[in-house]
Amino acid sequence: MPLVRRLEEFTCLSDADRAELADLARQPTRTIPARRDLLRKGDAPRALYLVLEGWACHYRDLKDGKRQIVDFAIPGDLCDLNLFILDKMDHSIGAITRLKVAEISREVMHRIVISRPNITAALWWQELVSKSIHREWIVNVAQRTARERIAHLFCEMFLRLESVGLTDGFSCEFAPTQSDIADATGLTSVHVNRTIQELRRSGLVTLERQTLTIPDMLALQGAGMFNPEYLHHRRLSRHTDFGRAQNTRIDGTFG
Amino acid sequence: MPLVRRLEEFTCLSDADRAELADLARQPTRTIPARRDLLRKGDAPRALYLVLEGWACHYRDLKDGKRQIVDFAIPGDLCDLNLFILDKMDHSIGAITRLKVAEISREVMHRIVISRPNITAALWWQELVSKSIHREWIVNVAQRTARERIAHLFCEMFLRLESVGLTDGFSCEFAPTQSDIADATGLTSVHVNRTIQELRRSGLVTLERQTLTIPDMLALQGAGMFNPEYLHHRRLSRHTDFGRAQNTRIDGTFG
DNA sequence: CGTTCAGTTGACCATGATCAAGAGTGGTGG
DNA sequence: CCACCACTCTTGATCATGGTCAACTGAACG
Repeated sequence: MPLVRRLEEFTCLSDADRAELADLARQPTRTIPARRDLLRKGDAPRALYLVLEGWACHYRDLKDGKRQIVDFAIPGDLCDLNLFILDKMDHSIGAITRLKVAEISREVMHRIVISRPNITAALWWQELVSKSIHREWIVNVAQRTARERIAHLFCEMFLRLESVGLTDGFSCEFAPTQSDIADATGLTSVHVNRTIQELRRSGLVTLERQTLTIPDMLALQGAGMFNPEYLHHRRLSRHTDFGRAQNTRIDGTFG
Repeated sequence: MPLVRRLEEFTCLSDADRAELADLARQPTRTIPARRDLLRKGDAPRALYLVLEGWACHYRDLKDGKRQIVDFAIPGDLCDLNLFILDKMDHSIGAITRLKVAEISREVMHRIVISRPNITAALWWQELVSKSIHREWIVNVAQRTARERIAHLFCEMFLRLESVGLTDGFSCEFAPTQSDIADATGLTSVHVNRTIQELRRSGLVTLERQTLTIPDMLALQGAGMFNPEYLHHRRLSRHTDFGRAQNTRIDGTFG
């Protein structure tokens, strides 16, 4: 259950909490084919969507046909709490792969807010973390070179996937195309292509058939000026600087 | 009371609500000199700050000495709800002008959450709107030209100031220096300077001694690819497209 | 087996960065 | 009251990162 793993980055959940979250995933689910929109700007959706499987992206379209991806969504992510407060979507959500989502009704949500303060707090935590991610993306597109931006994106998505248990050693699925990466980093797909080749040549990543491998996470973090703090993960990655130090202490027998 | 005006963009407040908000501004206040930090990355503040007077900015520092401003804060803005959920600041908040803030303690905040659901919802609304603003900033720095970025920023801040009653006709205070604008738009101050001169020459803005004047808001919005929807203002500006149409209908006698 | 979409390559170009120096402005203290 | 200092703004010359345009390859899928 990615959502449980996700929220446990923030807080300890009781068995009852976990049962409630498992129920959420058993809400009516919807499957969206790849490359279709789940929600479009201007829509006034009445349900909350929880990603169960697949990748999606939050994006805005510009008049001149360009598109800016402002965040990716992976299993365990909610799109968006806004629905209960803002009247209509200020951006669209599109499926990158085939996407399976649970539709959480207003009523179910209401029940949770009333009866499970632990979960409610954790949901707001998720909302604030995604805001922090937005801030980091502003920094990314505004201040970093193409190489840094892409390295940074790879680091972020790897750690986010790791935190919901979707990595396998040094590898993870990476569904976005080079053109999606371009839309997320404010570059052109041509330049993304050349830059990824360069990252490959440097031995920092391999990326083929939707599989991303990061043999040396710290090196890639260096190349991307990446610092994982903004993700507010509490459990530490085996792949972060701090994580390594901690793990040494935890694993060691001299602790 | 900027905060009251701000929250009334979202909902109708009762007299009791308004009295409660007025109380907030009477909480212990703090005055910070211009160019000093209110909160620094890594701090674990225990109070919530409400801007009463002056301009501030949310920013992140990069290792290489660069700085990215990720949002401005003006009277009526809260910095940040996070404090009650995230353990430490993932960015800094700096005063641009002399800044007067109210310090809202955890206890006071708790009382509000319990007793004034109307205000609580409005505060979350503000949180979500500022997230939407983050998304727009990502688009701004990733996709727009220097001219568009700066025009866009001017439009945004004018409308935000208008919504809290801090504009005067076509003018408003605009405290950030050209160097601040550079840090907010991902440009260099040299290029900001040249671009503002160009906007001036086009007759789109005047900006001197911290006063911004926008003689034709619609023209500037065009130049900045600006669409005010992302601000989620309910009351309509006299200066937006939609606002004009609406006002015509409201003001007209043929309604 | 052809169509479509992702990825790749090359040649050329433009926006905005960098470096450097100088002018206006305001605040401070002697 | 003036002199000085610091900061913001301004201008010029040169450079580089990444954009644009266009064509081609290769893999997947019906």
